[in-house]
Amino acid sequence: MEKEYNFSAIESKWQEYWEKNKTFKAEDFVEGKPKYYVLDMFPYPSGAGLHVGHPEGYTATDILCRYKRMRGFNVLHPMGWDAFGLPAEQYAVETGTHPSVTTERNINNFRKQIKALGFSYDWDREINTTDPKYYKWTQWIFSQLHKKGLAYMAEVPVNWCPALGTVLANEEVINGVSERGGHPVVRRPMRQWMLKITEYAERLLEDLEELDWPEGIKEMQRNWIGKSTGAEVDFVIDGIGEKVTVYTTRPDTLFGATYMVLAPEHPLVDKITAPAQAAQVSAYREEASHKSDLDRTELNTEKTGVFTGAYAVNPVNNDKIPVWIADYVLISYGTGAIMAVPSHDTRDFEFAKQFDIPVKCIIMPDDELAAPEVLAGNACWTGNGKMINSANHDGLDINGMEVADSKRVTIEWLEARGIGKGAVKYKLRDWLFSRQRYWGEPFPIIHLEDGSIKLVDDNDLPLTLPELDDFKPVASGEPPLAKAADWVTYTDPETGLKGRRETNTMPQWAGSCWYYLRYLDPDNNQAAFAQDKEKYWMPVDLYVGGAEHAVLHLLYARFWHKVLYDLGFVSTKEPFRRLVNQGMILGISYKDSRGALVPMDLVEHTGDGAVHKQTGEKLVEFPAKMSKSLKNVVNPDDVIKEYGADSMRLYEMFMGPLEAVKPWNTKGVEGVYRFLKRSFRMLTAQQISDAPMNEVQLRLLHATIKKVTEDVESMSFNTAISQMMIFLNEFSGDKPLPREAAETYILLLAPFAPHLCEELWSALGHSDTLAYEPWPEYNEKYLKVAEVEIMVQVLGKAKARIMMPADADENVMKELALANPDVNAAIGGKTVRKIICVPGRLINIVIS
RNA sequence: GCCCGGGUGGCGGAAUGGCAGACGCAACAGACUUAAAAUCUGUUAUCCGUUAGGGUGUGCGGGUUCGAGUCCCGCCCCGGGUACCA
Repeated sequence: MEKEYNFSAIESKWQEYWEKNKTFKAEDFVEGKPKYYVLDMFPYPSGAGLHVGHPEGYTATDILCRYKRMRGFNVLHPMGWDAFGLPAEQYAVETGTHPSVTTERNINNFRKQIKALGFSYDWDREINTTDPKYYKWTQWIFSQLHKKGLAYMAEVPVNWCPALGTVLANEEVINGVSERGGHPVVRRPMRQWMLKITEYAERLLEDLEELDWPEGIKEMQRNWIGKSTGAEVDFVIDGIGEKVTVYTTRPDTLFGATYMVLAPEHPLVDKITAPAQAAQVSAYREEASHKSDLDRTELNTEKTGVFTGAYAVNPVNNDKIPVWIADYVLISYGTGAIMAVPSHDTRDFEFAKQFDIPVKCIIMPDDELAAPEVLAGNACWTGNGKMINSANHDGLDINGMEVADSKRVTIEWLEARGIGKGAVKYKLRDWLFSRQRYWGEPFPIIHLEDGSIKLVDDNDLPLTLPELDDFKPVASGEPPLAKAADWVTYTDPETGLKGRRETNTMPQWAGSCWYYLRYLDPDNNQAAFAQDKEKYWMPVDLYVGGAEHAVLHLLYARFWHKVLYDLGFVSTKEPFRRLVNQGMILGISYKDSRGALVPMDLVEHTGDGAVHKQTGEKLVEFPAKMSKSLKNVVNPDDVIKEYGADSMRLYEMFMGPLEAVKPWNTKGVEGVYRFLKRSFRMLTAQQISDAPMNEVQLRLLHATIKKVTEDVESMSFNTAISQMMIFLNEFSGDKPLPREAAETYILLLAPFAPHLCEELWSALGHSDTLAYEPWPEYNEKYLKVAEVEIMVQVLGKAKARIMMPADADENVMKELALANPDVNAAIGGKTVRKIICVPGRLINIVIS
């Protein structure tokens, strides 16, 4: 008699229904409905398949999309594939399988896995960055950048990774090894494509203000852009007359400069080096040029450098200070030259101590304890204080000023005398945009024999990738595309000039920089996207993805978007209005008493905890990143098979706040599975009644609508689910279930567990999908109660709980409280000093 | 070092400055069952106490407040980012 919760049958039935009826197709330009564009970070379709981290963000956005549809929004929720990338290429190098074959296979697998979770995507808008119909427009955008002068070639010291046979962006190198694979990276000059992201530094920084993004992510972008304000000051080299410009953020400490440092690569080094020092200097420069980033990171404890024999004249006091070269000064930042103020800069202080250079204190520290040491030159002070040993006599009276003020005053003073000027610098560098790989977008670029560069005509795009059998880079470091001789050679039809096609390809970021725009118009063959569609849908209302994209992808995409804005192709300054980062899902892992990690297959669970299968040693459980080596990777397919997609979705939302890092626990899936099973039983086996609800039932129903609605809006899915559990616990049982409660409950649960709810909805006699049913509204009047329990505290300690009318005012509450025997006992005849009264909540009686 | 997060039962986690531990997991006890699974009911921060009841408790130390997990000051620990950026 009683039906089983057969989730597999229910889920495939409704997934087919949605697909067949195109239930979630997003229509452009719907009149009278607000639009809502929700973007998921599209995945790289790896061979390993979907990870439990993917459905976390996807479920969160899916709940919001389903909710917004019920709220009458025209929702756009698309999915696609970021499919260029290294793993497919490496697999190709090893096996000879063409990356397009691997990619297609992986995409099919990913699509199947994602569809099994029942997300309400508009699959008609699916995109794939490796599809020539897509990358045609990636190439077109590059052409636009090139025409605007934002793409250029430069011989730059790049991060060359011999193991990967390619250069990497600064962002892709972590502590001297590659982000992917962890291979060593060395510096090497190469001719490369660069994009002028630095031209947009200020706007990328400023426009962060208007974005509804997590403050931490904004801060990371600010730090990455790294704006600093200070001054450029000219020093003249004594006896040679050459001028060296230094950049400093502390022009107010100019009087404390006791030496100057040039980067080893600084162009003036040869000119100013004294003959006696030449050998030493040239040896040091040679040594520095061989240092990779890795070496420099490892050696950052000790400072090195050599004296050039030259002296510079400090323009503010005519002091002659020695000029050194040292690799702690970088040629790529500021002017490649600094004035060193050891008394008020910690790095300069270290260097001065190491080489016995004088330290001159010019700021008397505010901190009296620190002052004597700093005055004696034994310590460094970077805080506020009074200027001393400075140019008070020169009209510069900045005694007692805070650092910020004295900086401003000094800059004005320098400018008035023509010695220096205010300057702004950024850490952000131009974006190294080329890779020596096969599996990426070819540049629409031809190098002609006369040395000029020709863009492939827009009408000839896409410039498709040539077929290759061997995907290895050429030994010389030339990219694999150089092997496609026919493809590479070119003769200009107009001039007859011969040329070679660019053999570098674009980095993986290229395709992901603008994919949110292609979803708006995925089949357009005439343009990347129609402008009226862009105007209708943009900006993205909500973008959900992992925090690992905090700087790279999100900064690059914002940059391209701003370029497209300047060119008039998009109508918003920023692409992503609201951003939410999902927290990583960790696996369970075990370690033994020595702290060694134990893979899951060697762990045995016994009555009193986990033990090592072989040694029998007790193991400690702890959360750690899921990894192949720990064998603690959870496969979504297995979870779906055992508990169903609705349970998988619900569990990932119930684990905790979306942003939090949280460990996976399969037992927890069982908990939500039980909840869904009970929901199914309540709505199928329990008698549905048309009798009106009583006061208590109405209150719980409306409180649940209120809580779930508010929690979905704020993406607090875990507490929304807990409220629905409370509802279920109250309503399930033998008593008949009021129809209104049943239907409302189904609609509230539908965004979370859509398959089950569609099934229950149709079982209650509805013939249509519930996807567009109006979202339940709550009524405040049902939330009111006649009497509430008021806690009465005496000196902050709870002494009694008294039922009082909900609308009782302070006087009534006080009277009722003071009439209570327990309260009186607690007061014990002492004097009542004060009574704090919080209507509807508590009373606190202060006695003495 | 610097910049962000975070620290609450056995575990995941709840708490507009107002009864800390909602909801779930696990555990324990009971019902049903020949038995198990499934299901249902109950207990479950901790200490003292047979009970009634009382004490303690949100990383540590101070402070503000009638009242602090929540606000302020000073630390400790964990996670993430970043690093000679003048």
